[in-house]
Amino acid sequence: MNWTTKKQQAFQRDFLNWYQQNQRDLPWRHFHDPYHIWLSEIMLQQTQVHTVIPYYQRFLKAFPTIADLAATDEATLFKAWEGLGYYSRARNLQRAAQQICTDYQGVWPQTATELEKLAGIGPYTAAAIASIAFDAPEPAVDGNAYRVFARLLQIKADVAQPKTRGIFAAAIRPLLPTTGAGDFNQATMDLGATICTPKDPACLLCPVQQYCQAYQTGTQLDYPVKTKKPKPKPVHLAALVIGDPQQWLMQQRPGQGLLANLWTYPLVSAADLQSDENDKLPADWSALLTQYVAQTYQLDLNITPVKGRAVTHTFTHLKWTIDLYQAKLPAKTDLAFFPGQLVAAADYDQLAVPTVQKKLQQRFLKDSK
DNA sequence: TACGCGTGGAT
DNA sequence: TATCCAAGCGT
Repeated sequence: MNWTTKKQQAFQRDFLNWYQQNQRDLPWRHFHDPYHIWLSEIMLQQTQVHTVIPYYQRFLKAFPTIADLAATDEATLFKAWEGLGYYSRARNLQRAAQQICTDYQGVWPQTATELEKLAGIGPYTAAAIASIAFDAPEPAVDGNAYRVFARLLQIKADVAQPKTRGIFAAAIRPLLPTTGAGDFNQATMDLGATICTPKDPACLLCPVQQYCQAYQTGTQLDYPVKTKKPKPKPVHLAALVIGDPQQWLMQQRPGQGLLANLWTYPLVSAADLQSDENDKLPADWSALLTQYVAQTYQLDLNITPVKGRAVTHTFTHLKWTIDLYQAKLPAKTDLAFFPGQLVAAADYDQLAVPTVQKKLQQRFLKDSK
């Protein structure tokens, strides 16, 4: 940082004045206690404000206090998080609630270092809570901070690399006010979300334009420097809709990994159907699936394709293409070898299901008519 | 360190 | 349609 003290103070003043006049009215800004701040920060990880707001409202209604959250059962917890994604956040949220209630006797630690010991709280979230709820002078370095300060100071470090966080934290720290770092951090987020946007920044409206090195050189769009990630890997699956309109088979996914503990129709991958991945599967998997459920689940079913196009669903790292298949489930079928449950239509809404399951169900309802 | 981990909006 | 990206964390 080669700015003079005078320039730093002027920047701080202009930046914070802009925030006072232009800050967004967001639900969690009506509170200053750590529970509300923490909940919002966890939900906002890699998730847009617009998406979070209804979840935040519903979640607080279901769990008004951290003690309520610590004491709830996992099914209730996941139902409240259903559709928000990155489901380990929900599990870590409850784990941290239990840590606060038991290890800390309900009293929040106030330093970033201590906060980072809680489940699901990393360097960004620790700094955000410490500064917003406890007025600690910590820089909250998130995607907005990367973009805003990379442009402002022409920092060329690759923000995709973990070690870059420290470079930005060190650059921002001298700019923080002694008190009110929480406002400074939130000003950074608001500026990044509304003015200093990735694709088409509104530099002419920027309150700190005169300090921005990228603006002065017309290089806004060159920042932040970020190496791009690989494309999602394609995976081909079959979804088995087994049952009738009143009830059907559902499976809970394993406790670790993708969509952990959420419920879906039984999903069978190409890899499940054959040991040699070099063999090419037929377009119609019906015969293979019938054989598979006979061997694996001890179920004697007549599996047929559901007419209509496949469902596609893209995750950060995977692209699923899912063909739908269906079969009637004969009365009094022995389900001892099926690792799941026969779920009545009336109970279906009790299960926490991922968005891809909602797509599958919709497609089945439409195409099976 | 690199990768696994969801979803929906914007372009 | 394809791609990027949004208040990241855990391992």
